[in-house]
Amino acid sequence: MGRAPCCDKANVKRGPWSPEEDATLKSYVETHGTGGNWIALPQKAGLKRCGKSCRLRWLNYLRPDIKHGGFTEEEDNIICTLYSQMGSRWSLIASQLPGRTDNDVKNYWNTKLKKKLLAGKSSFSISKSNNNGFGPSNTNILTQPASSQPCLPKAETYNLDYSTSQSHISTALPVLSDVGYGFSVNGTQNLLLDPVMHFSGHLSQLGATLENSHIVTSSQDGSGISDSTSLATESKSVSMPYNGYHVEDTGNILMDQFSYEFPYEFVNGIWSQEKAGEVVPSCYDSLIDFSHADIKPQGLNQSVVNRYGERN
DNA sequence: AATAGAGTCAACCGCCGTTCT
DNA sequence: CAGAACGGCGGTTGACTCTAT
Repeated sequence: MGRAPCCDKANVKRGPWSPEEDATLKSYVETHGTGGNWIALPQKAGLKRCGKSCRLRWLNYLRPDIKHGGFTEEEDNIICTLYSQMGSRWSLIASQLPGRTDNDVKNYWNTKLKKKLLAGKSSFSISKSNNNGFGPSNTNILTQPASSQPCLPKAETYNLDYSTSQSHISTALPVLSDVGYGFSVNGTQNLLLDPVMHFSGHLSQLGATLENSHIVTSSQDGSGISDSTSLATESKSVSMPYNGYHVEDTGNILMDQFSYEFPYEFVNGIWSQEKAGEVVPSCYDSLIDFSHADIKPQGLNQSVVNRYGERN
């Protein structure tokens, strides 16, 4: 049996909101709140609108903390980064952009950013920030090298044969850490990346260490690299999709001129969308192989984990 | 100046997960 | 426990604006 409609569509006004309606809704919500029931709100407020429509209008336009106006380059970068990791999880992406709504971000992506990327203007490199990469005080987590050229690297995972367990950890780990993704192997130990691990546009060195099932990244100067527990030393097979990687004799992974590029599937998905009219945001899968490690998003509430973390 | 096409974005639609009864 | 009600989400639409011809 189908669900009853949320409102009587014949008796509700549709289309653009008038200033009067905006004022009525704003005034009511500011005075009474939503009461936890959007469906009943329009009647109480004296609006001939569907509750869903009221909710949308409030969330996307009338809320006092909404940021109107163009997106900054910093916001561009965040959106691109998160899209490359999560696909079209607009609400999740928007949650990292104070004052922006999922609708805003979605529209902005569809109308501008995607085209910008396709035009080859968005070959991003990971840059250093002084916090977790988000929030009002953050600096760019990504920067655009002035001379960068579009590049479509094949997204690959490299296999960390750590002890007896096998975990597939993607090359996007650094960025995942910035949005609070952590990893656990065999459900026991966390492989949680340092949330303040940062990269500069032309990074001289990155070290990643494995200590007792923890990946500990060197944040600034690589001094945290441990000879005995370095990522590369522990790895039986490492394939590097990015230019600029070096594997030292000691096995430490070092990079210079590190340039973060979008995974193949990510860019390809956009191309496919352009060609076939459908989105193929499957890069999430390419970034982390959930089947080989117990990987759960961290820093996200459980409902988000339920909704997105186990989608496949 | 008129028109067509492209771009933008607010709003709607329908599905899904959660909560309530 | 089942079904209804609701909130939230991503995809899509269509009205409006801008730009090129």
